[in-house]
Parts: sequence; structure tokens; C-alpha cells
Amino acid sequence: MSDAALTRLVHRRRAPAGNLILDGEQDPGWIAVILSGVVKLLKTAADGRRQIVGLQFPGQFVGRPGGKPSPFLAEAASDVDLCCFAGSSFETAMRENRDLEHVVMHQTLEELDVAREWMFVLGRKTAQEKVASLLLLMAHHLAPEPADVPSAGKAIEFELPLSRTEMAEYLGLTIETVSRQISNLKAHGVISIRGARVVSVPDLAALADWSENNKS
Amino acid sequence: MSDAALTRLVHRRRAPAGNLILDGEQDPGWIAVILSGVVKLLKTAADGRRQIVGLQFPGQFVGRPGGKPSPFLAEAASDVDLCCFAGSSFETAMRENRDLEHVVMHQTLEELDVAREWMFVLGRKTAQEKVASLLLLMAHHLAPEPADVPSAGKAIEFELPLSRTEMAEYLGLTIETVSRQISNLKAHGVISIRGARVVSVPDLAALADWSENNKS
DNA sequence: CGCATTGTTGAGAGCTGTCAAACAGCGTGG
DNA sequence: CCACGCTGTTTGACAGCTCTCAACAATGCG
Repeated sequence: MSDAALTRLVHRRRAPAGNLILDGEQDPGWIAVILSGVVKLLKTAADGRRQIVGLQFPGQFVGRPGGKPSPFLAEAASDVDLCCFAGSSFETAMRENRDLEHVVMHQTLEELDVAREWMFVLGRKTAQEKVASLLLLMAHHLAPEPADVPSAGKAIEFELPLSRTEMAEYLGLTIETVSRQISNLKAHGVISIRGARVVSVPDLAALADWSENNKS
Repeated sequence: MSDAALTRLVHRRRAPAGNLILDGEQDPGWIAVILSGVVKLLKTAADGRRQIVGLQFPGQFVGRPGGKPSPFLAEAASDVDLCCFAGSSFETAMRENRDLEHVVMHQTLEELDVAREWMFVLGRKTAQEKVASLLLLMAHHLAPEPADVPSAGKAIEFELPLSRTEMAEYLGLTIETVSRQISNLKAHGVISIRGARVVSVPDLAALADWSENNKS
């Protein structure tokens, strides 16, 4: 196979933060795996209202098998590195490799659960709980050492891949409200902040408490 | 194959309104197709807050392939009629019949899109728009003659499969707010109501307008 | 017909949104 | 090196929407 042909089948793509990756209308002709960075999926209304409906982290797919694109925009939240597979070859690979098909199915079901969990956040949580929930989510995904269970006394630190505007768009809030809730968490010692993006959480369990009610 | 063996592989199940169908914890051992009625998927928090995260209509699946159940409760919103397939035989059928697998995949992707669309409703719409959006959704699913496109001047009538409480749980509102918004739509002639459950919409396009901003 | 359940309506409080201004970070250019 | 302006964040004051609490009406059932 020639280099040119190979490049058509699989290629690398870098998208700087803020870049549009999928326009939600036309089939890009490829399906990608995120190598690094965070991708946001969002819906925009005619009057300008915006809602982020999903965040994709490294190892997850961007794009959709079957030619029909998902009806949402995909944008790079941070600088993103993608590995893109030509749609046709991806479909072929799925047909021929049952395991790949199962991986795609498994990830889709996982995304569905995550979306529904977030529906609870959007529909039932207070602004304070929403912000704590988002920070907790980020801690789970971005912690240097994966500490999936919020263990007491475990301090972690990470850099937010989202601006205040993006946090608000994911939480169904305004940037002012997000900022106030962050300040409040800071004032109560639940988190501390360096330069608006670096968050350190002395006690994940305490943050988890704040994400469910208002204890501690 | 004996009747008993067949019954283990596929059987009918009726669930009266309000009945718990899946507890969100243990694998029920089957996957079902809804023959009639509406099933709600919901998440409950320890403090009693409830959020409906999905509605399933006839033709859609309830349950999940792969043994791992979805982490949400499934309840009958109206009287429900299910056709249940033993999980093991369903898995076998998926392995042997590519088409079935594709149908499941297609439905899962569809559910994912619907969930994300609803995230926008929950995060960005006003109470008035939320209620109008729900009525519009019901009109599309329950209209006697499927009028997928909200065409002007088309009057339709349907019976709500949800109580005010359930509407509130799906919309992230309280029952009082739902009731007030319904009254308001009534007062503006967008809908009319008979007996709290039967809704008639003289003009779907007008309802669609109310679901997006507050015109008309 | 009486009762329980469900839905409606009202009054007031509280949370979040809106509008506005101050502040911080950061690259540019003097 | 510092002044400047741009962008993003924080904070404040206030209004408005939705929630809470309460009473009442309507519906359904024994």
C-alpha cells in the first residue's frame, strides 16, 4: 500500500483549543480516536443559547459509524490530538472484527449512561452541586494517578480543560453563577485555585459531599 | 421445542402503570421490546430527588445486552405490554444475525441523540418552553396519524401517558410549575385540556413556537 | 355519597440570571 | 522594563423566575 493510500485510510489530526472538529451536519468521512485532549459536543439554538451535551476524553471515539453524523457540534476544548480512520475502512473493520464492533457498542452504551447521569445533574442539582459535580468529574478523568474512588484524605491537583464559559455551558448555568460557586467552594476549603485553571482538591470525599447536598 | 422451553426463551409480560420493570441493579435475564405503553427510565438520589432520564415507546427495547444492566430504574408510565427475550438467546441471536445487531446499535445511537437533545431542554429552556417541548414530544409519538413535521393548521389530540408528577420529573421542575405552564398554554389557546390527561393541539406549529421561545 | 388522590391556584421566599464594574493575566509595542 | 489594551474572571446589586408552603378544586373509587 502506498503512503498516499495509507494516509487516506488513517491519519493524524491536531486541533487547537476552540477548533471546530465536526459541524454536526455533514459526514466528515472519518471516525477518530482521541489521543490527547478533551472534545466537547454541543448544541446551539437559533437564539444563541448553547448547551454542552457531552465531553469526550482520550481513548473515546469522535464521530459516528453508519454515515449519519450526530446532530451536535464537536469542538476541541483543549488542544486535541486525533487519530482518524476513513469511515469506509472503519465500517469494513467493524464488519470483519467482532471485537471492534463490541468496543464501539460498549462505548456507546457508556456514553448513554453518562448522558443520562448528567440529565440528573441538569434537572435536579443546585448550582453549587453542579459545579462540585463537574470538578469531581474532572478530578476522576484528569487526576495524574487514577483515583476512581473518592478516597478520603487523598489530595489531587489538575488543570481544568474548560473555561468558565464552557463550564457554564455544560452545567446549564451562567458564568457568573459558576464563578460564585467556585469562590464559595474555595472559601469553604473544599478546593483551592491557582490562576483560574489549576484546581487542587485536598479531600475528594468532601468535594463529593458538596456534589450531592451541602454538607461539611 | 417444548412449550416450557419456548416460554423461557420468549414470553409476554404485562406491567400496570406504576409497576417497576427493572431495578437498575441486577440483570433481569431478559431484553424486551415494548408492544404497547410507555416506559420511563429514572434515577433516584438518596435524598429523594428524582429525574426521569428517558422515555421508551412501542418498538423500542427495554433492558440492555451484555449482562450489565443500565444503572437506572425502569417503570411503566402507562399500562405496558412487553415481549421479553431471554438474555442468552438474544445475545446468540445478535451474534448470528448481523441485522439484529445493527438494529440494536441504531436504536442505541438514537437514544443517545434523544438524551442529548433533552439535556438542552433541561439546561437551557424556561419552564414554559420545557412544558411545550414535552407536549410536542408526546404529540409526535402519540398522534393517531403520525405527523412528524409540525405542520400549520393541523389539529391533533392525544392522551398524556404521564401524570403531572412524572412530567415534572422529566422536565426538572415541580408539579406546581408544570401545572401553571399548562394553564398558561391553555389561556393562550395553544392547547386545550379535557380531564387533565387529554390534550388537544389546534396548531402544532404554534406549540413548536412556544417550545423555542415565547412567540405567538 | 364520602373519601383519597391528583391537579390547580395563590402568596411569598430564595436561588439564579441580568446588568455593571472592578480585577487579573498576558501579549504587544513603546 | 513598563504602559497599554484585550480577554477572561470575579464580585456586587438587583430583578425575575421557579420553588416552597398552603389552601382549594376536581377526579376517581369504594
